[in-house]
Amino acid sequence: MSDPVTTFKAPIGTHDVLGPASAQWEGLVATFAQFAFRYDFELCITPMFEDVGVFNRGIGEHSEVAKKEMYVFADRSQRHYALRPEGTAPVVRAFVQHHPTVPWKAWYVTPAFRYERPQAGRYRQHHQLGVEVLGTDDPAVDVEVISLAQRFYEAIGLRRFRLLVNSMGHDVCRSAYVEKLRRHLLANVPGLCVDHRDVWHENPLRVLDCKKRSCIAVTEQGPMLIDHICADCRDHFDRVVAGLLSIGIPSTINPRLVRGFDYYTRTTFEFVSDALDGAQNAIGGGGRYDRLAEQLGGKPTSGIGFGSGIERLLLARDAEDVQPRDLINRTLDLFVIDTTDLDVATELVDELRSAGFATGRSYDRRSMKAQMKVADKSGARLALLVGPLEDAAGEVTIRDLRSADFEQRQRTVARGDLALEVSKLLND
RNA sequence: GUGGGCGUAGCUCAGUUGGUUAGAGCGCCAGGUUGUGGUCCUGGAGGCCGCGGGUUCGACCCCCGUCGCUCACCCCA
Repeated sequence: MSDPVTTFKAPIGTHDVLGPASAQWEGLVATFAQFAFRYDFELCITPMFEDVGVFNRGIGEHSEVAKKEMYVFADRSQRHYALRPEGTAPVVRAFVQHHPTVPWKAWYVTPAFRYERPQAGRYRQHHQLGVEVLGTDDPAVDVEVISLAQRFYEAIGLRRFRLLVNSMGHDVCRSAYVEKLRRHLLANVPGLCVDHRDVWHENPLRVLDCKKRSCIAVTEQGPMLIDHICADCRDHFDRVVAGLLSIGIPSTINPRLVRGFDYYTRTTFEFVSDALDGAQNAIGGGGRYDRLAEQLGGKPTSGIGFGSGIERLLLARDAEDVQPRDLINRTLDLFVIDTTDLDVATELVDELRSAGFATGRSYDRRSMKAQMKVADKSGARLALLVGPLEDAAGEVTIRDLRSADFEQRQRTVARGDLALEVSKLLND
């Protein structure tokens, strides 16, 4: 017996995607790319890892993700890098580095890495589709970004989801509010949940997001950010909500909506699926980040974007029992069956594929019966049979695999007429 | 980081109070005469029973550890 060989598995919290699930992925990404194009966004590809400073911007970084969930490492030259935990900061870093003309509208598809315990809908490597717009604070662009998400979700078949919106104000009005909140919390520390009783002062806003009854009891007596933002921020927010309404997108104001990254200003939003359980029900979210470009060393530049988790979208679609209608056609046109000893199939499939047909074949010189079975399972519409007889006559037999009466639907054509005959049959 | 559940063929799972060659369904492969797919029939391949240690005459089964999966808290996509 041979010695045992070490086997490997995908790392904890990661997963491989093979067919048929990968076809769903292809469909989602292709649909998103199409929407991005429709909304006039360009693709932006940035590195999988960045200087840790891109995600952990000095003092005042309160994001849980940046604090304790990043994959950080030193390379061979002791440069400190982090695997990207999210999509926005790298795109903004690229904006600052290359200063494209504004408004700059970019979309991306990327893995994101977070070191946390995996569970349903949560992975150490998940994948996000998203967009960013830099260089304008026009509420119309907030509406555009949100509507892109909304229409995309609709296009992939989701129905049971809701849009939650809130405004974080800008630095001045938010800090004034945080002071008010701080005073309120200080006066009610004993009422907070065990988790927040000791750490509430590090980031008072997080307490608003706490789902514990005790914290909710305290905060609902206190001030809400949306009621304390300045007139400009309030006006901006109202125009976003009105803009959404004008194109038929309903939104619910959720004053407790506090997103996980500290760079948000003004508009923040989240799409939640009612088909998923509460813990991991966010299928997408984002907001405005009018100070981020500055924090990354650029000129003050407004920005807004959103990210959506591919895994979450697929879970939500599953949970909604959406018809598995194909977003992308994965059906073969033809399957070539070759029983000659000459490997005619190699020439045939090349000819057919060059002519634009999705064509499969079998290998290893299997029996005709075996090849027919494979052809059937492939889902191909037509089978092309070449045996010694056809080959000698310069012909090919075309058989319709989808026809119910499989005794009859078969005929032989000259090889020169093949492409023409095939396209005729496929267009029937 | 904390806690619960679970690890047996490619997949979904059985496995009797610990007892000798570990099973099923699906999938895969090959046949059911002379070149033809959906059903059916027959046969076959494929398992360090997650890994390591312990108890025992004997362990898939009991005990300990470990790794992994999964679910929840937390956090988020």
